Amino acid sequence: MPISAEQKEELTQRILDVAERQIAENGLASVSTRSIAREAGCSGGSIYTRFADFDELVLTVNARALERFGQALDRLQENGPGLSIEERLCAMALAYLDFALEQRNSWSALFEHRMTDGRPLPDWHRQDHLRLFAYIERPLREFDPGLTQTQAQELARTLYSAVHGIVSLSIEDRLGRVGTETLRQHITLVLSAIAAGWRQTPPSLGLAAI
Amino acid sequence: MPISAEQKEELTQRILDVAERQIAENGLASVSTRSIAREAGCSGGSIYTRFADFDELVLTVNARALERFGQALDRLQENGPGLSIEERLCAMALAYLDFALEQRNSWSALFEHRMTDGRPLPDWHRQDHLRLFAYIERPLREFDPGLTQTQAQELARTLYSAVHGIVSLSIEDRLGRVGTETLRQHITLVLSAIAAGWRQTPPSLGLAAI
DNA sequence: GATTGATTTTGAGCAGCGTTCAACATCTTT
DNA sequence: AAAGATGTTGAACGCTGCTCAAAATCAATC
Repeated sequence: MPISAEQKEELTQRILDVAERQIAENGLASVSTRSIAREAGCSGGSIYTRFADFDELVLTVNARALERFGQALDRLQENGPGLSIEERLCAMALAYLDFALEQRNSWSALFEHRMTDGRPLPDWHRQDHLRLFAYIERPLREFDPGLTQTQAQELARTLYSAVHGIVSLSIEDRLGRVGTETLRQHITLVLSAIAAGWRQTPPSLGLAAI
Repeated sequence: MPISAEQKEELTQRILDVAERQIAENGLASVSTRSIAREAGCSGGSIYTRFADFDELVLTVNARALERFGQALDRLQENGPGLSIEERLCAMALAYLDFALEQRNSWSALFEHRMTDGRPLPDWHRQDHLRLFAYIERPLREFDPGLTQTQAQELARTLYSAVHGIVSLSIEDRLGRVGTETLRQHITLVLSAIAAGWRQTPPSLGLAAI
């Protein structure tokens, strides 16, 4: 009977839930294998029967956060048709800001986490992240049909990176906090400017010119 | 006689030099008080007669990196007069990319480092960082004289953040590396678009409109 | 129900970390 | 030379991720 398999899975989920809660509550830095084991009611060693190492555990929790944000983007998609391309891009960027603000610690963990030694991030996690770029890619190709698929992918990533920079440097508080309202204004200000500039000279032309 | 004072300072500098070299060579994560003490030829405890804690040591090394980048911006300033505002902004952004690429580990340490517990960054280090924004603020106020000083400061920070996002997400390799040439193109593409968009609607107007 | 065999869980222990502080060494002054 | 002040040390503390022999639990057979 597969009962034991379900019970195995049950502990796996409990570990993940505890880790997720601790990250959300007190930040990634406060989480340890011991704090998780204590709260999940298992031994420290048990964690390693479910996850290869601490990195894998954290990345799995981070994947959950990415999925949650993906759902937020899906919800946005429903109101999409009524909006201009520029408005859609702004809406996504502001949704990113909201997500980061509302789930500060979970979101921080996404970028705060570093693999032990200098191991590269596993590909499956990179994919979890990259998958979200498709949401940006679509309006971008509508905006400039002259873009090749590679160009659209790369540009989507660049746009995301720019917004991410604005959001993250503010939230991680390295340079002093910026008011939320100012942040919203600047994000729309920058994206609107980019859209206006690219309406003049589409990026596909700009890239060809360089 | 102040000889002993000089000798004290000598060890302080040796510790900083060793830490700086180790960060540059193998990354912040590989550096420990023990590895520094070993190479600097002093005991682990001695470090704490020079620095309050490990954070202060790292931040002092990071301050050196910021100063080096400041010097790079100063060198840029010399060629400034011949360039348009847009070109000056692009030049600074590309200098930022170059600095990050050439001094990858030192630059990464600037953002990789987190204070122990959740202590806030000391103000002196925040200032070290913010000081560099003046370089962006100046062309920005020339571009749009309608900006108040606060608006110019905040916009400078936002522009920096956007460029930083593009550079950092690429270099920290969370989402797969992007070719250096593509990176350069996209940075100029984004900054040019912003400049073009803002020539149409100056940010001071845009901010008033929201 | 007892016995054997396979499987899972445990927690002491290892090597590493930042940090402290009593003990020791070294210079200064008397 | 003695006493005092100052600087340096390294063992030790509590923390970390992680391992693995031993204990506990489950499964199947007699």
